[in-house]
Amino acid sequence: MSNTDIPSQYRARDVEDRLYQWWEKEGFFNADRDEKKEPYTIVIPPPNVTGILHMGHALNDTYQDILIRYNRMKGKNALWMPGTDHAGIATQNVVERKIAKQGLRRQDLGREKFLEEVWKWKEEYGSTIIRQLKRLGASCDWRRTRFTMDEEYSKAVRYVFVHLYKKGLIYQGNYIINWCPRCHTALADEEAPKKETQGRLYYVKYPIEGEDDSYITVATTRPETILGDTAVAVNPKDERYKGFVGKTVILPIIGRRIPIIADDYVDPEFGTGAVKITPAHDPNDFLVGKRHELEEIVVMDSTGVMTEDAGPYKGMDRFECRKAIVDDLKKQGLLVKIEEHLHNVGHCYRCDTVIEPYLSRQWFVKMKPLAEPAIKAVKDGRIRFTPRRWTKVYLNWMENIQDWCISRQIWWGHRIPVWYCVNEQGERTDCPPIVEMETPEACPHCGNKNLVQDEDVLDTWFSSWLWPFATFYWPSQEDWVKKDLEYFYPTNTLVTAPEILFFWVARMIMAGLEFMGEIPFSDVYLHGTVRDDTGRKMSKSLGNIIDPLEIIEEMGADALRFSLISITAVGQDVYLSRSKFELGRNFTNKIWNASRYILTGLNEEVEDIVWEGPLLLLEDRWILSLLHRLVKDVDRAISQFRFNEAANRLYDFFWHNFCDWYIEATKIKDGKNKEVVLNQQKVLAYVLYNFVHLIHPYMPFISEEIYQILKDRFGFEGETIMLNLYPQEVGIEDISAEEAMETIKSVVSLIRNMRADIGLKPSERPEVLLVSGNVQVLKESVEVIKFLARLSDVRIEQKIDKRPEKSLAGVLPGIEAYLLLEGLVNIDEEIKKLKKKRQEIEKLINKKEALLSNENFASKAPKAVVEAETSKLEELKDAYDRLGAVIDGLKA
RNA sequence: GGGCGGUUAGCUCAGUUGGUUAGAGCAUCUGACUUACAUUCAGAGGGUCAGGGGUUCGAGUCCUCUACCGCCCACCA
Repeated sequence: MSNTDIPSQYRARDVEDRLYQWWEKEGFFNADRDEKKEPYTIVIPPPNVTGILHMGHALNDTYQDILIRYNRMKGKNALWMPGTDHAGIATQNVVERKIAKQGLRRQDLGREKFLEEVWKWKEEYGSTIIRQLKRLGASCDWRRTRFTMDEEYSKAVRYVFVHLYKKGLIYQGNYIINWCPRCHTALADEEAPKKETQGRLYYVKYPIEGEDDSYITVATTRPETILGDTAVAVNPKDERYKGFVGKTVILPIIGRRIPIIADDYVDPEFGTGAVKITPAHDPNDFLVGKRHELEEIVVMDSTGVMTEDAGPYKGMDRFECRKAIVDDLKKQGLLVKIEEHLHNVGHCYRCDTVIEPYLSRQWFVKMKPLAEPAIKAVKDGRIRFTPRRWTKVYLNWMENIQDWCISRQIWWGHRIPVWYCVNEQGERTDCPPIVEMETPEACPHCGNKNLVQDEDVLDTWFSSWLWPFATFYWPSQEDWVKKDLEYFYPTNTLVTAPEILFFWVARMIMAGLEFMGEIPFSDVYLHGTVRDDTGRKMSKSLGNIIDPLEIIEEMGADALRFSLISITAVGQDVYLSRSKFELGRNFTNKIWNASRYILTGLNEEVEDIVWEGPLLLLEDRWILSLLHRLVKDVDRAISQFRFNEAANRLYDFFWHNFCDWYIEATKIKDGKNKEVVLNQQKVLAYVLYNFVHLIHPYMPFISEEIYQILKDRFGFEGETIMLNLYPQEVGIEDISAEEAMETIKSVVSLIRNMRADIGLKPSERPEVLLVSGNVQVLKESVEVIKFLARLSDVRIEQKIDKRPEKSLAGVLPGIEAYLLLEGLVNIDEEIKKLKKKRQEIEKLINKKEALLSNENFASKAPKAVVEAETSKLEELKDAYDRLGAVIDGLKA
């Protein structure tokens, strides 16, 4: 490519599409076992097949892609395992909505036909998010893309179920679930959002058996559940009810005898301090019932209609029944009072019907035995959370873990691998359930071939928790599977949002330890939530979505990625607005233009980027020293997951050091021989070369594009930047050059400052006289000062007797600057300004002197700090004296 | 009720183990077509680091209390 072929405008969209297709085609993302290389593995948190890429994904996947690209360039065999999750309920709902448009319910189609519809939908739309991830630049090994309902993966799920069942860790039991009586389906907790609802609190008297006119009064929001009461509970510490515990009360209306029990669950402050216990219709009462071995009486069926056990109210709707009961209680004089009561009630997220806690038979996993090793793995540091604070959250949850209800009353998912032996009428026989990986031929207990499979499917997370190893075709015993697992497992880093710490992360740790005997990953990086600029979570229903693809379309994936990472502090939520992406867009533009300038300006004689040292100019040594430091800082920041810090270091280096000072300084023509010019061009290309490598994990596209141009020009061997080595030990550390350049920069700034003060136009080029005890540094860089401060000439003196007439003075520690002017300078104004400046310095001097004269400081502070403070004081004093002299000169 | 996070410039936020005169981006103001870039360049203004108390030679940073905002968990029948 010749120099003139570099377009003046960077077209992110075209460049990104072209490069991505090339990368993928060449297989640069692929990672196969390679014993010579150390593996680095990340499993992508599988996005839902229903998903479209939102900002949360963009953030999450950018972090992962940074880690993957960074480690790939560190010479590791970096594998990013992609895939999607079948997301049981969410996906089923999508398809149910779709067929609802044709007026169909899933029951109309039947299980098999409905599932065909879901698969059809999955084939058609399930890969949307994968395509979007590619737009973002995600460098996954797409050949390995897995789906949680792939045949092999499903085998792993069944294997795990059978394994846990045989180990005695899976059991069937009664459990209260969220049930929507209208949709006739179970709902997950997050699908039954609590809404503040105005209700009533009914105070009801329960007569005490064998004692006339003696009652205990309970308060309830749902009087209809009185029919299912099996106890009344009070707090054991409640003095008011001490004598009541152990007595029996007569349940109003139906007259059943139930005990009064004591349980800590009861809050003595609320209501009357006595609670009716309905184990079959309230999750808390259910737990109380378990503790006290109470009967569970179901008085309401799955449609919200009262059952046989509701006695006279049988057949009534639940709310009708509530009215009827309240009337009857009134009639019997048992209703004490009714209070208005605001409380939180679960509502169906689809039809807004009030959720009914419903007792039903479900499958469970016993969690305590699985949790123990998972607690240990975190406690002993084999797994580390970043930020650290999540460790406590994790341990707290794990130590109080409840058994996991894994059955779901939906169709889309892994069907529970349990079969029941049934007779000709379809009724269960006495044989125990048959738990097998594959459909059994006949009942192993009686030989009956009449078997039916459990209707329910498994919770989505029951497949997700196997992701770090099931994606490698575990538990297949094939040789390559075992070798792959041995090589890539455990994975290195898991990047995810804290929302799924319990759902997914904790369970993966348990599954990894249980089935692989090893942790599934060593680091967990938990990032914040993406919010809009008013702090609300981004969601479709709020209409506050910023679509990452729109940003990519407008500004490019690099701009999106860099902006996101740059503004997101470790583990903090990020508040987004469209304008925040301009940061990355502008930076992309800056990188492009600087590169274009460097590349188009290269002399034909420049054949490589290795300068012939020693470098003569201060600015050369300076920028190379900064580059050296940058590499160290970026490396450290990324390895500590401080992604924003690394991004900001890169930004600051490139823009405010390299472009603002170094590139500008290389434009100077005066006083440079050809050797110096050529060397500077090499330094420019060398810094650019290393910079694009450093930024590649953040901005994969523009860095590759520039690298390709550099490669064409210099003939580098690396085919693609993404497989080149990450810079290490580049540049040259030179502290004295850094210090000297700081002096030069502050001289230039001082002069620019003085110019702005008096409104000097950029086209005007005055002369400057610099006075300093140490003229060496200034003399070396006289051309830099002249050029960058836009001066006609710079004179440097060690000492002067009298300040130049018609001049404007400025002072830095160790240096006086006189801007020589023909025009008039307002002397009074000048004196005022300088005096003010001098006063500020005086304050600082006083502060420093007080500090240094404090004996405690001298004796207790580290030597280096004392020394630094002392020399700082010297500088301040020098500036103070010089200002004094300048002011005196003006007055004279 | 329990736990966690936040409170730093007009806005959005950085600030590693306590150590120069607390930084950036945006916004505002002034000036500039200086031949890579106006998605730019030069410059300016703007902060008692939420408040009280403590530890320390030294606190935005550590401890403690308070206030407000937000999140998570458990939720009062």
